[in-house]
Amino acid sequence: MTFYVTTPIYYANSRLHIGHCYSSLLADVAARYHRAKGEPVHFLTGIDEHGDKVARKARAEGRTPQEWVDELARAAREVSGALQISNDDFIRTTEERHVRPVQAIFARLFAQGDIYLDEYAGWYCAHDETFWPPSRLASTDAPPCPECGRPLEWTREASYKFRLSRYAAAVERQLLRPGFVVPASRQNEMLAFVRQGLEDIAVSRTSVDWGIPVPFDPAHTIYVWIDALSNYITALGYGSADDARFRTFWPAGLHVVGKDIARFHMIIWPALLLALDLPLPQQICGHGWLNIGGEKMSKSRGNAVDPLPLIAQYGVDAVRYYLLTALPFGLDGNYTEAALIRRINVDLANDLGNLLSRTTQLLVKFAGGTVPAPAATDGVLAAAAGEAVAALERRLDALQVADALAALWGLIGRANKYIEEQAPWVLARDPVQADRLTGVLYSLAEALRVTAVALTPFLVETPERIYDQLGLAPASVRSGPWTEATRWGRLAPGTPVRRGAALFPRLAVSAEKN
RNA sequence: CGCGGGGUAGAGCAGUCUGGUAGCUCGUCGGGCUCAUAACCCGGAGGUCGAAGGUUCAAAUCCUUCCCCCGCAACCA
Repeated sequence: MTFYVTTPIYYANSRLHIGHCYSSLLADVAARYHRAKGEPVHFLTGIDEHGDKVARKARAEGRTPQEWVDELARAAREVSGALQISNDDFIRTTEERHVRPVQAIFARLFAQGDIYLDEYAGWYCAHDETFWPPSRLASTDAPPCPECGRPLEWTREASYKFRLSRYAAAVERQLLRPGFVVPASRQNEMLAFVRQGLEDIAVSRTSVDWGIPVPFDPAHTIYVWIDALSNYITALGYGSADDARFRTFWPAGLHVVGKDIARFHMIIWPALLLALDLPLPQQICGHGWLNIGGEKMSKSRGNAVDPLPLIAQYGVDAVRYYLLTALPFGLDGNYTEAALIRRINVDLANDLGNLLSRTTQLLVKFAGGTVPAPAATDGVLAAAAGEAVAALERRLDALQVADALAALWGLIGRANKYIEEQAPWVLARDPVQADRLTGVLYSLAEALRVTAVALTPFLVETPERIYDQLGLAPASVRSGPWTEATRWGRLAPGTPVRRGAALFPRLAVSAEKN
């Protein structure tokens, strides 16, 4: 059983903001989780470099399109690196390995009659070089451009079209498959859309140069649908001499996309795959947006939040944790720096960091600085850990990352309470309670070890730091797949504790950031 | 009557399918503890569950009507 997971290929007309990062993180958590379970995983991300907007943006920046996308690719990789996204590959749509198969796909669809030459007509702004859909226009009679206000012209352009209409029924059947589209609300949205009927879509442009030429008609450039969506298979070598990876990993286990591009992935992409006679992805997740002040985050609004300074200031795991918990499953969330700081202080510092701090100190004071052999345990934390891991798995299987983390924090909360209930400092005064004391201390250390293992899909530095303070070589706690590593009782007695710096120091809350 | 999502304590959410004392996190107030990162544990206050009507012994939950917010409405990744 292999697992292929993808992020969207981000559009190369601006740098990535934390909304893009959410998509990448969701995919990254899925990738790390499946790897931990011992499955062969392939994780793809990348950028979409073609299109008129990219070309115009490059011109505005005084660059050639290629120079511009080279820079954007570098920037995107920098963000992925800073977030420690564990992708195995990074595709750029200008790469030869993508261009050739896309042309082959286009030619094949044309040859089998799924693509035909027609024309595209609509209201066109010569200044912005953009067709505007009716929904964006104030009127249907000589409307002004929504962007620049200049009068629009009704324009016709020769265009190849894909027979999307032919696949409406087949796509609807796929959409009905439980789990194909999550969350369920998104599935309903897509079904409603398909049921009003599908029109054929334009898949080429003559007015755009920066893109892949139609192989048998170079006056046309292949438009975004076939170019961008195909990246998920071209990156695996589909249509090339070496398609071993494609045969191993397709169909994808999961495509992660934002709700803005959900329809393209949940309707057009399945139709294209059906036309190519290829199996469909197992699951497509259309998550919500990370808004800012209730508004969509975007470069053009000037409210986009750059992840790099945040990571530099707060650390990669704090940013990862915050973003992963910022969106309720399927809904939008709201970004504020105050909320980020609150999550760091409350969840990471007070709950988790402080639990480690007090546990290691208890071990130092009352167990000579080593994990004791558990003479007797009451099983309280063992049971809590088992439940927490089970709940976490259930929710992670459903991609509910925020809920999965909440389940794990249930264990952390239980452990903090357990210290209070057991009061080891009281037990330590009474020699008769010595066995009970060792049981309590062992339980706490082991609960933290299980927590660290369970955090590995989500956080990248924290698990190691917890192992380190518990005196564990990583191999000794991870010497097996997920199910082994999360099992209670693997912590070997006698390991020396190394009390270290606070995992997450509390941050001063500055008034202006409220 | 275009389609969909949402309106539950100061904030963010669960509960609605399968009616039965309104719950969680944060914040706030008070208490406890001293192992700990002024952290942790316990308790309190705070909600006529958007509005009105209906069904029922009983409605956040079912039915009807209405109001408000947010998306989508196809070539915006």
